[in-house]
Amino acid sequence: MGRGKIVIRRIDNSTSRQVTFCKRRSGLLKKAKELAILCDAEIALVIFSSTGRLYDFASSSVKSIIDRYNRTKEEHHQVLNATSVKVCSFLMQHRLH
Amino acid sequence: MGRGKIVIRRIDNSTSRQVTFCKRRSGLLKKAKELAILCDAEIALVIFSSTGRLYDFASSSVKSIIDRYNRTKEEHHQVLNATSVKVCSFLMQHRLH
DNA sequence: TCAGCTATTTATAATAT
DNA sequence: TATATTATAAATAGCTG
Repeated sequence: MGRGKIVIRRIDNSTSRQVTFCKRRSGLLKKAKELAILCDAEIALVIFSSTGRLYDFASSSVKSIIDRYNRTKEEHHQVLNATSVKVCSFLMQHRLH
Repeated sequence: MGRGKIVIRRIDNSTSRQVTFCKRRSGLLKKAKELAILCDAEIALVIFSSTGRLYDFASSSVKSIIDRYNRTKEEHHQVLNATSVKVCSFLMQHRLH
């Protein structure tokens, strides 16, 4: 979306990298907000610039979304583990008989 | 960006909310990736759909970015606290004299 | 550097299949 | 209900003062 097409690779020139960062960061934050509102989604977005500055957005709070993220990931692990156990016992039974 | 202009408010119709969620989610994830690459930024994006499904992107890993986020926030608190202490002592001195 | 401008590209809302 | 199309809105790359 601009005067020219660009390829997605690190921008070498540090000035234009900074300008692009500023423009696209605000675009990304805006779109995150819009998605959260339009679709009733819970969204957390954390951005560190290459100079270490922090920018963030969260539809509720970053902390609560991170907590939910961790809980969800744990559940996934449990599901995966439960499946693994089943697969393992299946394999073992068929080896042993 | 579409056949018509829309206002940013929760989409009532659940079917079109789902369709919009799907389209905009993929757009948001794409733009997060682009920003990370173009500008050498560290980005974490966590999205929970209204039905509780999790989608995420992280330029490195969500966990490491969350850790960095927490560390950065702690530093901010320390800075704020240090400032508060100074302001308080200034105010107290000027009250006491 | 640094904030506008606009020609283009890109994203997507509505529609069609 | 899911996928593809297309007209249009929105984002933004490079420019300009």
